[in-house]
Parts: sequence; structure tokens; C-alpha cells
Amino acid sequence: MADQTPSGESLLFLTDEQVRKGIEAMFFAYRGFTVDPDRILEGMDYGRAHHRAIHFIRRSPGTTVSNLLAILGVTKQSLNRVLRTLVEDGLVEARVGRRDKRERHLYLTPKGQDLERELSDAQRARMRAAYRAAGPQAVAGFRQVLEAMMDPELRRQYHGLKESGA
Amino acid sequence: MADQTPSGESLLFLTDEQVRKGIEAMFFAYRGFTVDPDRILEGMDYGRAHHRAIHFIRRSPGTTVSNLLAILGVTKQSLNRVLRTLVEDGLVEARVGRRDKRERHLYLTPKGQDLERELSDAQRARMRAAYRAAGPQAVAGFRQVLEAMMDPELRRQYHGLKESGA
DNA sequence: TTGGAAAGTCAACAAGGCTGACGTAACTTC
DNA sequence: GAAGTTACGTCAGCCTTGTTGACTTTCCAA
Repeated sequence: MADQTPSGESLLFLTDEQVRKGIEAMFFAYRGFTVDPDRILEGMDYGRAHHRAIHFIRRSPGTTVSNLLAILGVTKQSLNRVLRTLVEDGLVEARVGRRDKRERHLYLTPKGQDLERELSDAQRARMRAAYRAAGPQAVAGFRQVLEAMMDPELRRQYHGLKESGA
Repeated sequence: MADQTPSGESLLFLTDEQVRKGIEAMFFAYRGFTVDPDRILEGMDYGRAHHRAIHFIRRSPGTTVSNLLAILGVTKQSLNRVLRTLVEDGLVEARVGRRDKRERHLYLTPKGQDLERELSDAQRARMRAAYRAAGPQAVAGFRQVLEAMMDPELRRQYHGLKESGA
């Protein structure tokens, strides 16, 4: 069918219906994207919000609370609830800043790292499987479109992470 | 780099860190994906759940509640609350099935169609912009990867929609 | 004809968003 | 050194949207 491989200038001719398919693909794919971590977390007292916090603390060890706030795009009250339980349960350590004692620098404890690994192993496994099925060229396109979908501010955040990456 | 050869096995050299980038891209992009409809709905008494219901009713007019349930992946009690407000507000009509009186067949009223159009115009505009920025090949890859990320059951749903499409 | 399954509704609860107000410590500026 | 600002935590209360449990109505098949 014409809409399977929109090649060249045909993009301008994508019908609304074809764009809707993309929207639906995004919806269903995101469910697949979250289902593995969700399954692991259910039963523990944690949810998707905890996963997100853990993910980005691992990503940028020593990040501050307000930094995390900006990345996650939630209120501090909301994040605080999540962070408090993670600290209480010994998954996250919040060290008072040395240069600026108002800041709390966040780190995963070994226990936190264990859970992070379990969650991200599952999520990466699915991602790799999808990548393998779709092929390298498709992966490049996937990344390009996702990046173009982001709000400019979020794209900045995203690129900031790239640099700070291990 | 990994994307030199368009053949499958180069994928095996993607580092965990590169796969994580894809995960983060998905996270940030999904926020962009939902932000426009969210903005339109805020202030009205509706949320993302209403948007999803409206979207899929437009997509498959006359669909039943349990059909919608399967697509959205929520409990019928959860969907029912959303549906009830939409029916009360005159955006959705629920006709009792003629063949099977237990069923409710769902349709958008003209008023519901108006809101649907407003929401999907905004969402499609962003999607088109992203597609245009990324180019046709990228779009094809995007779709391929998304599809590969879905759970088999969801992929079936997704393809089911394709057929029933206008 | 009766018993089970399917469709839908009502009630109550939980997670995780939100706003607003306030407190405290630490840094910065005048 | 006083005053203002920033970073963080917390209490209280609200909303949306998910959940489970219990129920009615309707259909179908043994």
C-alpha cells in the first residue's frame, strides 16, 4: 500500500488518516514501552513515578532535586513523595551539597542500583528486540522523528543528558 | 558507527548506553505528543482519558463498550466514568444494540466531532511538523520500530484498526 | 427453564498528578 | 550585618484516572 513506505516528496501527500495511524502507533507502542517495568514494580510499593526517578538518578548521579524536577516536569511536592519513600527504603541516598549545603545530591545505593538494573534490563531487552526486528536504518529514523516531536525545552533537556552521559 | 551497514547484525553493537538514549527519547517525545491535546482539554472538565475515548470512537463509529475496553486496556469501570460524562455532556451517543440489547454502540455527536477535530488537528499538526523535519525515510523507520515495540496483542489491535479505517 | 456468561452500572479506594501556604537553612547582595 | 533569594521539605486538600467488588440486565446454551 502507498502508506507503508512514504518515500521522497510523497510526505506532503500523507493523508490525515495516515498521520492518525502514526498517532495510534505511538499510543500502542508506549504501552509496550512501559509494560515490563510496570510488571516488575507491581507488588512492590512502587510505580512508574519511582521508575522515572530511579532512571534519571542513575543517568546523572549526584543530580540535585531541582534538576530532577526540571527533567521530570512534575511539582516538587509530587517528586518529594516519591523520593522520600526511595530514601526511606534505602534505594536512594540524598547527600547534602558540599559547595552549597542547600542542595541535595542524589545517588542510587547498591540496592537502588539492583532495582534500576532489573528495570532497565527489561526495558532495554524489549527495545533491542524492536530494533533488531526493524533494522538499523529504521532505528535511525525512529530517533529522528522522536526528537522532532519533542518540545524545544524538552529537546534541550534531552541533549543535556546526552552530554552528561557516562 | 553502528548505522553504517544497513544489515541487521550491526545492531548487535549498540551499547546499553545507546539503547538508553532511545528510551529517553521515547519518554520526552511522548510528552510532546500529549501536550497539545492536554492544553486544549485543561479547563474543560476533561482529561487525557476522554481524549482517548473520543479518538477511538471517531476511529470506529458504532463500536461497543467492551470493544473500546480492549483497545484502551483499562477496566470497564474506569472507562464507564469517562463515557458517562461524555454522554451527559452530549459529545457521545450510546445506542442500545438492536441485535444484542446488552451492547451499547458508541457514536460521536456533532458536538463531539467538533472537539475531536480540535484535538486531532493539534496533534496531527505536531506530528506532521516532526515528519517534515525528519523526512520520509525516517518516518518509515519510526513506524517500523513503534510497531515492533508493541505487545503482540496490542499489535493485533493496532492492525485491526488499520482495516476498519475510513 | 435455568444457570452461566457477557455487558454495563454503582460505590469505594489508591496512585500520582496539582495548587497554596509555610518553614528553615544557606547563599547573595547591598 | 540585614534583607532578600534560593533550595528543599512538608502539611493540607483537591482532581483525574486507575483499581476491585458487588450488582442488574440480557443473552445463550445445556
